[in-house]
Amino acid sequence: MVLQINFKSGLPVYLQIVEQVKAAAASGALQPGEALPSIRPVAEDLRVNRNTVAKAYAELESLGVIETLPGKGCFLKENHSPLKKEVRRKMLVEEIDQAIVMAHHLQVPDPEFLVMIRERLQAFGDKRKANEDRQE
Amino acid sequence: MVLQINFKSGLPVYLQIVEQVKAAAASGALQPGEALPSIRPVAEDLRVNRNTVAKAYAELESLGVIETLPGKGCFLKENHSPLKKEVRRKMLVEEIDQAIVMAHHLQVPDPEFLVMIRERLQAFGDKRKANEDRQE
Amino acid sequence: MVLQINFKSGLPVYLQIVEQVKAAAASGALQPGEALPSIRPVAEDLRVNRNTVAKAYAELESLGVIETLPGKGCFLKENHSPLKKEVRRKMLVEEIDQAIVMAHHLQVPDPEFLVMIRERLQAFGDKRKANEDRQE
Amino acid sequence: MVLQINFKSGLPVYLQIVEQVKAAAASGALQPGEALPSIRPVAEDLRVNRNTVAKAYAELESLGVIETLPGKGCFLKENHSPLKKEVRRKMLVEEIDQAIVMAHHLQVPDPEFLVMIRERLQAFGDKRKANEDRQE
DNA sequence: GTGGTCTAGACCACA
DNA sequence: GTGGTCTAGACCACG
Repeated sequence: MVLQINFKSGLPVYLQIVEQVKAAAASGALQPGEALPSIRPVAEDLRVNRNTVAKAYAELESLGVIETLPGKGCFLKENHSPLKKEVRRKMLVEEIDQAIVMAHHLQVPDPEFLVMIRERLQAFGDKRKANEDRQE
Repeated sequence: MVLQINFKSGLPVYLQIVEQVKAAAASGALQPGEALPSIRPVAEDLRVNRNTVAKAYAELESLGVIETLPGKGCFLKENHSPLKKEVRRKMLVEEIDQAIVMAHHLQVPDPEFLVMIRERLQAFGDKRKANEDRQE
Repeated sequence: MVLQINFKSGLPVYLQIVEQVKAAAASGALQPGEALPSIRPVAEDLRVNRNTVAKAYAELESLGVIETLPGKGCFLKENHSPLKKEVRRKMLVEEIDQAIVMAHHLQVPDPEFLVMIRERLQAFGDKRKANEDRQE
Repeated sequence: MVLQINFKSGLPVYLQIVEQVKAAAASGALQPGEALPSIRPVAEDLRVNRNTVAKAYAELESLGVIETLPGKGCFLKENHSPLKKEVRRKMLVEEIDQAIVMAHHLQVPDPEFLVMIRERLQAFGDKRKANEDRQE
């Protein structure tokens, strides 16, 4: 579980942490029930205030992605993603639209755009597989 | 020059505008010397305050991408050359990866993801066509 | 009636014009019934947009300091200052307080402050007298 | 370090703050290395938004008058030397002249003007004394 | 109509 | 608690 912050991206640091934990959970890099690194080392690692990491974890808990057992630590929930299919679909559509707008601004034609997407899906699939092998 | 912003991404609106203008300039969709849409219409279109758009344009000016003549408008700088294909590709890959991560997090399988993308491309194509018809 | 604008003072240009006309009226440099210079030459002189001068004159008219006879020009009112004595006193107190605050910040002791004021009153009295002599 | 602003002067509030801090620094009333009052209390005191005070302090920093340490506070720069008496006198004369012009415009005769000034000096003296007593 | 500035409110990162 | 940033609304100067 390696986190990395881009201080120049404009996205609030605590949200960058939230997004990365969600992504790690989605990609299988973080397994259900697995413990997240605790706040203090993460803060030191990222050169960030402990409050900021705490805020990210609190946000993740309120989203239902992790659960905090006081005195034990934070763990990825066994069965997260409590959102209805329609809502999830809408969230995804927004991300897709953003990529399409960028493709349009960069004048990438649709067929080439689709090829790029397949390439990236392939790359992610390989990475996920490698993670699973590592865990066995 | 169609701008689109995502209010839930957490990325400041003015930076989203900056990125999209840079992308349009990078691809040549916006030609050197060409006028950007003026601040008020853009603000109205995006349902955002005029100052937010003004801040984006000010940032673009300080980056040397555009030039602003008070009382006249904002124009893409003459010496601004479109970026190489490789750089543009990299910009797009970042957006694509973001969508893929979201899809995985939401447990949308790859084939369904691809279908959604085709649907959105179709929707954008229709919208663009409608705009063109309106202009005739 | 010589106007002068300080573009760096931060005070809006139209208000600077208003203040100077009021001061000229107060000092006797501008006599009741006398014509103000018309908008166009003033604007050229000050390197300022005609709208800005027009706005200043409109403000002066609404304050009751001048009156505009369309097609003739603008004239200092015969009997302006329609404000009640209490209100006028309050306006003056604010200006006085500002000078006192500055004196305090500059650590000028009260007696020296009073001496400076008498000197300036003397200087203004001389100037006013000179203007009256000029008019005879 | 008592600040006082005039909401009707038309001069931007943040510039009024800048001027008063510069005056205090010029006279030595504010010592090099000394902390300025922090943003929130000043804003509350002046009944002004925090951002307005923050903007004044930012301007003072860019002028090299103060130095700001985020999370710590704002401090008068060490190498800041008080101005010569002549310069300070000139700053004060400008304020005095403004009050005199206002008095003439309001047709307040010089003797009454001087009486008013003595009254205000008295009022400020009393206020200052009250503050000192409160601090003991 | 154009862009620019001042003030305000809410949120962020840090100590 | 500290200062900093993003968005908003109203006003200013100019054409």
